[in-house]
This record gives sequence, structure tokens and C-alpha cells, in this order.
Amino acid sequence: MTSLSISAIRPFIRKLEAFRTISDEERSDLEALPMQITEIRADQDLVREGDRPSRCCVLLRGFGHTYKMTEDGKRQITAFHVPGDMPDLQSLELQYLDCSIGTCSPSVVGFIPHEALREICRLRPQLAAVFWRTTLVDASIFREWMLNIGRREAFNRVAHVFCELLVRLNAVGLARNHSCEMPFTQIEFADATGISTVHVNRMIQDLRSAGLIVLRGGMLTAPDWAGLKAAGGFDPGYLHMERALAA
Amino acid sequence: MTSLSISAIRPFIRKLEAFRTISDEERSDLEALPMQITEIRADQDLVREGDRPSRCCVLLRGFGHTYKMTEDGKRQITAFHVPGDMPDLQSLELQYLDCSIGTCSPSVVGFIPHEALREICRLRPQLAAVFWRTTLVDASIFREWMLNIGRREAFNRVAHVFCELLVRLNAVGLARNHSCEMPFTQIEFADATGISTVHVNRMIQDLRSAGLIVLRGGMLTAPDWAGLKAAGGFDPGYLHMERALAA
DNA sequence: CGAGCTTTTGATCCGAGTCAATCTTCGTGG
DNA sequence: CCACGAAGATTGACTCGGATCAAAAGCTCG
Repeated sequence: MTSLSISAIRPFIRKLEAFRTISDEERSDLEALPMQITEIRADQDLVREGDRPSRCCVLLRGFGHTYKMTEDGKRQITAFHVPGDMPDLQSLELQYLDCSIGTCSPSVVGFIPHEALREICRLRPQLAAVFWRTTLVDASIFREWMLNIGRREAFNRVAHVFCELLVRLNAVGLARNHSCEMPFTQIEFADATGISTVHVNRMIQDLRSAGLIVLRGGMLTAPDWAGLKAAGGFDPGYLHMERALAA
Repeated sequence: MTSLSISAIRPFIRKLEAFRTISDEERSDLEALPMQITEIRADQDLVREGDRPSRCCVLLRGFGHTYKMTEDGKRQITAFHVPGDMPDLQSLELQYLDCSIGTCSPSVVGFIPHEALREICRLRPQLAAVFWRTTLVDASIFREWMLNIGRREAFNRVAHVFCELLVRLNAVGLARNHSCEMPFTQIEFADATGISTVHVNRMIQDLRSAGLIVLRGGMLTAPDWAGLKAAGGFDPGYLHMERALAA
């Protein structure tokens, strides 16, 4: 169990290291966190809007998303999650969950009791600061998504989402040569970009015929990275990954 | 100067108290923060995307907004700011500013050096947690705005924004009887909701003729609060203001 | 092999954008 | 106190990006 968790949480440590060096002592404290590690099927909710969780999730393998629904049943995905992400870290400080979080692919998720996280934050204020920082980066991504959804055309929106996922996956070692796993459905891209499924499909085909993406069998490749970035109006600054991008 | 700042920072304390009781010691530490208080005209940028500030702003009087621009010059407002808000608190942890922040009306702004904020966070971890919490609430608001922009019709979007502003202003004592100051222009509402100015104008007129709002001379009133909430699909849970709403 | 998803395609429609002009407001200077 | 100019609010006419509807074609997996 212990050895399993130590290797399993590697994406988690890697994600934190995208923002700041993690010392050996910090690393061993992180590895010592009590964590219940569970395999979870695709399309399962981990938590739901209105919950008052007493633990946080860490996505260790697989992909997920955060979403909200309007009163009349329309869904907006507010974030995609990749390995290493703590999608509900906010629940440590905010009792009430204002959104739902689910898996998009078969996943491995670690659950850490709030208590244990509070303890490690108390003992290691530097780690608390890194956790804070990850939530601030999430907020920065939300701002960029608002710009994307509110002020870019459909074609550019979809390109932007692909750019972001490639860069974020690259930061946790899950992309190479502008190529990565991409298990999200077009329905999910539609709900993330605020357009309809049919139109997402058309934009993806336009991106294909422009030679900007290859998307087949759950894999995405960007044969023309500069072109894709230009199409998405993508500037990675908002991801605050100086360290990871420099590497 | 000291007495000026102590009374001037009242909205700041009040905002924090919307989320948690502030003890007397915490309050006096907050009042002792070195703060340069400045009057600023309307439509001035406080900070710009790309800056690396060494201080944080507190909006003490007046209204502001955070915004980002696309490469081709379209603006998305990602947040409105009311007295008490710290619109760039994130800069304490994230070097690079990923958005611009400006005033919308004549304002009074306090500037607090990062150093001083880091010091108070070190001495009073409980206050650090409250600061973290305010940034998490901001993120929650971003998620709700994404839902608003991505999945609600123009009429409902505009209603939602009015609901949120009424509740937030009420929380800092700046609204009564569902009525508050409302200095934002229709251009700003357009850039906040992701629609065009012309269409915002039409939606506002629809809201008026539906008897849901009275908007004149920089004042907003909601004669039919339940109706406006219904129109906006507004549920204040995402504001995480149990304390303020209960009061 | 068939059921149930996704993805794709085509046809049609509508919410909202754009353009252009006019009307208000409001602050400023004479 | 009033004329003037600038910015915001309003209105109308026209256009278009993207939604909706419906159906067909691929995939995946029990």
C-alpha cells in the first residue's frame, strides 16, 4: 500500500513542482499524507454541487472536469483536470461546494482528509503557500476561459482549449512532440467552450483541414504548434508555469 | 493620516468579516498595515497585464473591474470590484499578472506592500486563511460567470449580473431595500457578459419593462427581487457568504 | 451481432452582432 | 445660466455565426 501510494502520487508532486521546487523534507511529508487511493470508472461524479466534503481529491491517473448546471439543465464545464490536479482543494476553506467534479476517463483518485491537509499546512507554511498558489493558478485559468468563451469565435475557442491541454499535460510529463492523450468527447468540448456539439464538430474539422491538429483514437497531435497557438490566440503566461516551460 | 486610514479601511474589514469573524487583535494588526491611500479618477488602470507588482491594492471606495483582451482587441471583463475587494491579492503568490485592473468610478485605493502582507500572514495564519478564502470565493465567482457567459441567454445573463452586484454590495453595507449605486456603463456590462453593447441595452429595456429593475442616474433598484433572481437563475450559494446573508 | 454512444452531415432558423444615426446626459468653460 | 462637446444610451435595418433538428455513419463493448 505504502509503496503503491508513493509511486502513485508522482503526478501530484510533479504538478506542485511545476510551480516551485519541493524539498526532500516536503516531499516525504507529502508522501506520508494519508491517502485513500481508488480506481474510478469514466463519467462518475467525485463530488456534487452542494456537498460539504471532509476530504480533498487528487487526480492521480486519468482525466476529469468540473462543471455547473443552469436551472434549465444546460451544462458548463469550467475546467478540465489532468493527473496531478487537486480539483476540489478549495473545499479545505470553503464548506459549501459550488460545483460538481467528475471523471471523463477511467481514473485513479486519491482522497486526503482535510485534517491531514490542514496539519501539513500548519507544519509547512511553504507547502501551504504552494497549495494556495495552485488555486490561484486555477483562478487565472478561469479568467482566461472567460475571455475564451466570452470574446473569441468558435474556431479560436476550440484551438485555445487544445493548446492549453497540450501545455498542461506537457508540464506533468504526459505530452511529447506536441502530442498527448485526449479522451474528452466533443460533447465535453462543447460544454467547455459554450458552443453546441454540432458546431464543435465543424470547428474540429476546420482545424484538421487547416493542418493544425490530428485528433484520432483519443490522441491529439499538433503538427503545426505555432499555427495552433496563433489560431487560439494562445499565450501560456496565464498558466504561471515559468519553471515547467523553461524546462 | 492614521485616523484617516483606520476609518478608510472599514470596507476592507467588513468584507473579510463577511467570511469569518475578525478578532480584535487581528483587526488592530490589519489597521496597522502600512497602506498608501490614494484617490484615483475613473477609468484608470491600477495594474496591467504583464506587470510584476510588489504591492496589493484594496479598493476602499468606488468601483472597479478586472479585464483581459484578446489579440484582436476584444475585451472581457472577468470581475467587477466593490469596496473592500483586493482585486490583485493573487500577486502575492503569482509574480506575473495575467490580467489588468482598473477603476470604473472615482475611487479610493489603498496600496499595501507585499512584504507587509507576508508578515501579517506569517504572524497570523488565521488571517492568511481568510485571505486565501477570499481568493477562493473569487474563483467561485469566476466559475459562475463562466456558466453565465457560456450557457445563459443574454436576458438572463444581464439579470444575473445585477443580482450578484446587489448581494455583494449588501454584504458590505452598500445596498438597502434591493437598491444600490450602479456606476457601470452598458459597455462594461457588455464586456462582462460577453454580448454587444447594443444588445445589453435591449436586455436592460426588457428587464425594465418586465418590472424587474429600475436603473437611472447610476442607481439600481430591484422592485421585484424574487423575479430578478428567477430571471438570472441566481442562487447566491456560490458567493459563500453564509455569514453576511444570514445577517 | 446489436445496443448505445459519439461523430458527422445537411437543412433551416434565430439570437445576437454590426452599422449607422439620433437622442440624452453631464461636465466644462464662457 | 447657457452653449458646447464628449460619452453613453437608444433605435432601426440588416446580416451572420452558431443553434437546432433530423438522420446517417462510426465505434466500442458486452
